[in-house]
Amino acid sequence: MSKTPTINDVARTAGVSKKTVSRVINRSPLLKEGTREKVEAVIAELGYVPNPQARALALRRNFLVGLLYDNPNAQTVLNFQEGVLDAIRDTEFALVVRPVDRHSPTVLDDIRDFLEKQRLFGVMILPPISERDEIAEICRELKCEYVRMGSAELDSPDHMVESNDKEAVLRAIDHLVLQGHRRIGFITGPDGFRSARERYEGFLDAMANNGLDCNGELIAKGEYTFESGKRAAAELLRAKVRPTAIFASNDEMAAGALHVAEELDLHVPRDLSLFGFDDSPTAAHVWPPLTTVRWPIRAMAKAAALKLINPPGMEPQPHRFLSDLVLRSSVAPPRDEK
Amino acid sequence: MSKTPTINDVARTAGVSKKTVSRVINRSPLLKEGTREKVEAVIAELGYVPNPQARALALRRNFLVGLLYDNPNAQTVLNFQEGVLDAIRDTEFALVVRPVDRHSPTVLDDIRDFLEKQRLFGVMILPPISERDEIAEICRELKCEYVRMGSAELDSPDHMVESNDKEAVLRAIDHLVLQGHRRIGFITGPDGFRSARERYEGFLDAMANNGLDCNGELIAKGEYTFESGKRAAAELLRAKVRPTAIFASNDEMAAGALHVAEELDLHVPRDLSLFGFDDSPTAAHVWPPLTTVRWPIRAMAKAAALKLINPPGMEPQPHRFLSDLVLRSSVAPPRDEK
DNA sequence: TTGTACGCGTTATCAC
DNA sequence: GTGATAACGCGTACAA
Repeated sequence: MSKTPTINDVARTAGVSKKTVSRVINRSPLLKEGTREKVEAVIAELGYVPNPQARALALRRNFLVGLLYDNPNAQTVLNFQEGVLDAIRDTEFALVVRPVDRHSPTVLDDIRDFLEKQRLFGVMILPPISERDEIAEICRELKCEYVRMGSAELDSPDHMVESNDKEAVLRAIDHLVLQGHRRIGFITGPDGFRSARERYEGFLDAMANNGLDCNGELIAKGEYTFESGKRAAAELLRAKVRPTAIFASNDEMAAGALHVAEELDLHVPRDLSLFGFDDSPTAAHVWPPLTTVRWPIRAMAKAAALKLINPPGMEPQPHRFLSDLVLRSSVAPPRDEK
Repeated sequence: MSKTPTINDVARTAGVSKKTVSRVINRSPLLKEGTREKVEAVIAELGYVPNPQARALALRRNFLVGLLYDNPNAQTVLNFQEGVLDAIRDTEFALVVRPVDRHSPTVLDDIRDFLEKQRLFGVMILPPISERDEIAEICRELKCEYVRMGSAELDSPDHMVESNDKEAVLRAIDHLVLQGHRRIGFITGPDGFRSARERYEGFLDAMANNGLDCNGELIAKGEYTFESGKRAAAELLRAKVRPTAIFASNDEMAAGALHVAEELDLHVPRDLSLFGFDDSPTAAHVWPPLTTVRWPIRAMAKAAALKLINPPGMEPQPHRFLSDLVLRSSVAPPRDEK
């Protein structure tokens, strides 16, 4: 007989009732030790594994957590997945993923559909799509737990894991200033991205704090893409008096800037220092490797997942995370400061 | 009343039986048009969505497909996920992911546990972990459908989507030869990776076909990592008479080779041509951008998923895929050939 | 401490 | 064509 055994089979061969088996599985404290051992022996012998679908039905909740993302950075997403796995390992939860298209006019409907059809226990939402409040609204409507990840406080702490991008950029710019840079260029991210805004504000604050000028000539618009980084860098480097350092709002754009420097025969970091954001694999693989900012993604992911499934006896998870500066060789003191 | 409606609610308010509603949902052909319309109206009105857990229980099968991976290349994994989504979009299937650790002594048990606990309908397995036959064995045991992705024929066609890495490398080396290269170095992948072996064999065959010498001095061992690429390239470039081109078994290693060239003051591609494999984001972002080989991953993923869920009326999916050569500027004719 | 009876939301069987 | 009724595998009241 090759059919997979059910709780009934276990109960029958152990000579107890279903309910008793159920109690063993769910570690009910009120059970005679002898019974428990006997049942456990039978479970092992039969190779019984509870059916999660049946459990889900009876409990009127399931054990799937979702990951909603629309993120250009593959490494970020995968690291997040790993972090979630850290949290749900040895639980009955599984992770279902759902990439969405930010630019589709039907994203919201797609998401609603997904959540409704799958009846997920909860979802984690990655930036930039996490910035849309309508999604949180949908979750609430559908009674689906949610945790958003973002660069700023978008929601109440129990629904957020946040990095503090503004603070990170502040520290990054301070680092450049400490190295002696005074003319620091900035490549923004796209409009409508909260992370882009936070990073930009961090830049403005840092420049102001340090008493440095930052006129329009030092700021160029980017779109978080490699190509836009090239365009923006070319624009910044066209100035009569060039910046000695450029902070790009992500690594892709910093890599683009690197290409432009190469084309202009500017040596990085001797003639131009470059600072990125994200610590993507690209950052480590370009030449010279990029100094950049790293989110503690895996830790954030784990916290997000724990917040979601909230296992008993678990202290509340932090919702705020600080980024690290990853110092590599694309930043050095400026050659000659007038 | 905010409870989500069930099939019973629909049946009651539509004045029909549960079974009829079920028939409407499952598009049974034997239904009077009037009844169908009436029921559909009620479904829309109530906003009824079938409960997948209950369905899964009744049908004794669920609608989850898994993705098992242990892949160093994030972009590959994510592209695969997207491809799978292309296939399951508008079906009731969802994708659950499961990164595993190839080096853990308990991988196989972990995988078995995962499949057993979640009762997946099927799984797709990415290389390199897909190369382990024991996993296929476990799937068969647990009656879990599976499709493996790999660089060679590891299983029967209905359980495989394959790239032909040997063929791809053959074409890549031919391309180098056509450009005039004669001394071509090769950086291998790690032992035990089927992809590494295929690529290596492709190299040997290509060199033989072209009547070129390929002694040990032209071959260096790598581990698919950036650092190992640096080591291997340094070794190759230490030769009295240097290769004019190096084929690295993946992009990470090619990027490492690029760093070494930079350190040795060798200009790429003038003094040294570099060929990678994978078309990872890194390949496009380093300077100069890398000529490389690209798997049609997304198409492969879609085929894999369709093979798995095998929707009715779907012609059989191809199991064999050809890779493309992505020509960028890291390859050029050698400067001077003696 | 353990068992009985029933419900969870769906599909399948087999009558009508 | 349609509808009772019984599964599917597990959890919970409530009783014993």
